[in-house]
Amino acid sequence: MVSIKDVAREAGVAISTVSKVLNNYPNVSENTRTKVMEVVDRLGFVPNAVAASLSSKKTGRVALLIKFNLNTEASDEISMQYISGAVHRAKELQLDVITVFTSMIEDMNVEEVTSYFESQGIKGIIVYGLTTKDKVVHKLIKSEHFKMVVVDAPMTGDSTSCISVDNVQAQYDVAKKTITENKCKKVLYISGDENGYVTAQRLEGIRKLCREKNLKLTVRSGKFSELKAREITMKFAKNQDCVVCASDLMAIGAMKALIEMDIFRPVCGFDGIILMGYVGKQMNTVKQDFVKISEEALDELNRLMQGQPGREVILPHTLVRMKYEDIIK
Amino acid sequence: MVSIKDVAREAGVAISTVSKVLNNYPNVSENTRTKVMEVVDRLGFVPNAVAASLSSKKTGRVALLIKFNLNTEASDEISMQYISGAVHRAKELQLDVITVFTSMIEDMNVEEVTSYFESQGIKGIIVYGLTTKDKVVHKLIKSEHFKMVVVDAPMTGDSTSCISVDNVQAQYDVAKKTITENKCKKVLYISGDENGYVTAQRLEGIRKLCREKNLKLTVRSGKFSELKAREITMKFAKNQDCVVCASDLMAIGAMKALIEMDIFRPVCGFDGIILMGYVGKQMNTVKQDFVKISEEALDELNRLMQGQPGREVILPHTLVRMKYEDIIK
DNA sequence: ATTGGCCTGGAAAGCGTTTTCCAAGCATAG
DNA sequence: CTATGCTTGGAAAACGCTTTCCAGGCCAAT
Repeated sequence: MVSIKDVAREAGVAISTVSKVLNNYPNVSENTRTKVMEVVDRLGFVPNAVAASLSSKKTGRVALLIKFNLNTEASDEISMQYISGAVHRAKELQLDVITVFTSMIEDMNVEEVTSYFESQGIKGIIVYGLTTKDKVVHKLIKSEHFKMVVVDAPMTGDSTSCISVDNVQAQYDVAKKTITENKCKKVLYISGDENGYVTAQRLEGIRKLCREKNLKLTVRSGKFSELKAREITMKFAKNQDCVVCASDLMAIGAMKALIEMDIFRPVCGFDGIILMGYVGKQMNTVKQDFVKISEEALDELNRLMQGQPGREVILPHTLVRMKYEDIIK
Repeated sequence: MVSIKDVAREAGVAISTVSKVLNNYPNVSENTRTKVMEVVDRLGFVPNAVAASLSSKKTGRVALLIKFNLNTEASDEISMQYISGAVHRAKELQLDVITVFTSMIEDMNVEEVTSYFESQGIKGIIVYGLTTKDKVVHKLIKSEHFKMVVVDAPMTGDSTSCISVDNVQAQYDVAKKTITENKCKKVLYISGDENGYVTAQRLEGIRKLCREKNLKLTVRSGKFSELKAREITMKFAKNQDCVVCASDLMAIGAMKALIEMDIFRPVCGFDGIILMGYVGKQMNTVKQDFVKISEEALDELNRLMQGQPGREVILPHTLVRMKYEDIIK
């Protein structure tokens, strides 16, 4: 393996000079620069990132901490989009990402987790799908030991930013559209898991709407579970005018229940997952661009790692009516 | 940050001794070992993996090279399962994985790709979804520069293993079941993309079956596209007894076409994706355990990195009839 | 002619490990 | 009591880079 030493010898300059050329330091003449670069190309030199980061104490490594459970119905579509966005942006920012599932660290204590990330040279972490029950991750955020970006949970600090759509407004918007289109008076709202941070926000959105429009609101917790939403719908939908769900997956559960009961009620969801296009019916939903969110999260992490302070980032959402034909192009 | 030097000083031993304790070298007495470990715990020492790998020239880093295109209908479910399996096993094997999408390297040349991986200290690569058109990746495999495991493509070499289910047999099995159950005589087979390695194998499976059972076989290329499969079904299914598809996604397309045409033909798929449970109909398919496949791929890569020679690994498949109720538990 | 300042490039000290090689200590055998 | 071999622990080089500091050369200003 050709090292910086070889380049220096071949070019007749000092090691430090080569390093300066490679890192675009100003104090090196155009002459030496081209001379060195010529040798670099000729020898096919590729810098050893491991050595560089040991020496400079800087690494371009960030971790993706993902809530992921293969058995949790079909929701992993969202995780995949998160990963995709992060990986792509990481390449552009010259960072490299490692993927870690929350389940893998949940039985460690903070010290162990910190050591684990630290020994790997990880400087920044993006957290997806945080719930109030993830104690270790909360401690990790509190410790301010790493630069962190939390997706979909309101956490900020010196070295912590958060990023999400405006969940209150989005829930308000999509429900309003559905309710207006169908002239509903009585709303069944199937909310998310009480440990999820977005649950309260979306609930606030629907509450606000019902207050304003003077609608009767019934709330039941579907825990982001398709099956639970199905049960709730079976039980309560008959006396309601529509079913507003805090996630698409629950909307699918609700819809299946309605079909089974053979009654019609408008349903609306939240997320805009592709799966919606496969269930045979169309409905209003909030389209979140998970790829974009993840890209922005990486940008934000990058900002943090440059020393900028933490802040809150709100991304736009759109309302869509998801149809099979739209999705398969 | 506490280093090995601090531990050595505190324990009153040499740096090398600490290192030996940490790496379980034999030539250190039980006495010193416990003494050192006590200090390690007390100081909360965590070894710097970057320094270790610079020194030892070993890294525990492997890359996942994934064919992934967000716009390609809903097929990313499989990628997510691959990633999940790899990440989990990597943790157990004390490796760390970085995820790379094929699209990110396809416009580089081999040298650039090699440099890219090399500079990152990557020693092993797992390739998912290789097609004959991925020239760069082929060159990468040929170069034998990295230890590689190729999923679903028959490539072996000194430092290359491959892993997959027995595609010929699996296609044979699932089609046989469907055809027997429905007493079919004329089979429409919608095959995969001609650039995919599994396409030929699955085709061989259906050919073998039709030869043996003396069935009339019509083959059309669906290119693993749901839409294409839909079109083909529209066009040819009327005169056939059943539709055998080389993937679930195509089976879904075929099924939708049949519903639209309002005729019944048994359909069977291949892969066993969760999405199948959401389309409202059930059908026979080959269940591939993508998580398991990926875990095995990592084990195999680990073997390779220990110096074992490349080989071919065949994993078992199962036949299932996918139903909504089965999937959501 | 001397001084001062700027520009360029080199020497060398790390960064935190691993690993080789060697020395000291000790026990056993002759 | 010496020779031999084994066990244990330490010294030091090496891994490939970054970065600080310094020296020499040059030019302009005094």
